[in-house]
Amino acid sequence: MAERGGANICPHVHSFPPLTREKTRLKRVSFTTMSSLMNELNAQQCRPTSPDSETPPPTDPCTHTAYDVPEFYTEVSVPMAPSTDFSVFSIHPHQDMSSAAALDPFNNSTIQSPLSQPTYAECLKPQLGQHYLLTGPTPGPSDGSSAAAMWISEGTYLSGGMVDSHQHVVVDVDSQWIERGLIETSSHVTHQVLCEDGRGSQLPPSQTGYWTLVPNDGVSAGKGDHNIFETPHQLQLASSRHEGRVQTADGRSAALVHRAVRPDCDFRPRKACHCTRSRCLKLYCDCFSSGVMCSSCNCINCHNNIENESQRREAIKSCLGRNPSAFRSRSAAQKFAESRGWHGKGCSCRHSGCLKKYCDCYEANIKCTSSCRCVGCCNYDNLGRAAELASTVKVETVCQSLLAQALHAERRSLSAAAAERLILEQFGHHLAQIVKKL
DNA sequence: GAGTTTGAAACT
DNA sequence: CAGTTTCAAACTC
Repeated sequence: MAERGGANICPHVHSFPPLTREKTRLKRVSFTTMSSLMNELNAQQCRPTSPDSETPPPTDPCTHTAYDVPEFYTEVSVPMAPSTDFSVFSIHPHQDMSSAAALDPFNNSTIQSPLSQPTYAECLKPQLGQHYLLTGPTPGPSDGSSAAAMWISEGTYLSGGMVDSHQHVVVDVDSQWIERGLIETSSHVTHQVLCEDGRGSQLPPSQTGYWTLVPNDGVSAGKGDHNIFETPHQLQLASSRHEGRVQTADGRSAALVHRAVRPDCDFRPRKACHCTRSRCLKLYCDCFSSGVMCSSCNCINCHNNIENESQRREAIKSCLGRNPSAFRSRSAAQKFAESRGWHGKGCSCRHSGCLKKYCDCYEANIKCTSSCRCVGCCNYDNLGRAAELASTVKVETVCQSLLAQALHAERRSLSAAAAERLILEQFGHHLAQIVKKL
């Protein structure tokens, strides 16, 4: 392994197993507190995972305060199919949540396939050269100790990472992965990903580890304005060949990454909208809220298109002003949140029992949680099943049975209390049958 | 296909 | 923050 790290980085931060194209399952760990999460993360960061790692053990491997780099942990799930999605979760223990670079920790971000239409988030931060933020700048959990972000490059999948306190994008870059990515995505990209050092020499294949992607535009870097959007059309015009410097955390090496954008495809399955009054510039519009322009929709007076870029941009800014996570996938967010014991936004259903598609949770195939404010919810484990079973039981049969008990009590001239008990016992019997089927 | 219901978004 | 209105999708007939 090539020399890297330097004095300002924990060498073990680099010692994750190489990213492969084999499907790996996301490691999901339940943490009761964020502190335990951080402890665990730190322990994992400092735990060499590769027996043949050439990285020497640090003097104090778990004292990250000794290194002037953000602590960083990433979970990666890479599907085997080259053009499908993969997800990266990142936890940043010391993210400054007060900065504009605070990113969405709940987002189970997905890097779309090369055939996907860039979403708003992908079009964020165009001044970062080839790297597009996939997630919105959303405040993190209450303790403000973590944040995550996804970045897309080459219209494919270069890396996942996050913004550090210096507005640099910290990503894990595995050259072997990149090489494989190049091979497998070469039909989708028009420019190759090149990894070079600062003098133009190509980095050796063994140069794996974590890198800091430095914004190509040094002026705009660090301003933290994530509410800048570009349309796919703009990207297509402006980015046929953009460059961004990639340097290692020690700042001694750099890589040039060129990208290509494929703006005219839409990967995510989405129904055509039928908006009539919102101009498709409000979150009522499914296309708009999904982060894509209308295409082949049945909307009237649509402004969610290239021809109305300025208005569209203003609308996006307005939505993000009201809610920084407005364009976040709720289902993905909640799944990720639940995987870590957090809770998402939740629904507020009152009349649907959370068993119809009016309910966000139900539509996303998610069980309601304590974070929901729904009334009469049937969309949670067991009860929903019970309701389903109960609906299949012939209510009439049960009523007849109870009535028979009442008549029986009357014939025997039982007291009211005894009759009531008889009926209740029969009712309990039916309930027991339902419970037994659960 | 028209009308109604529903819950989120937007507004006050 | 709460109440109301607007909106578009889901649903019913």
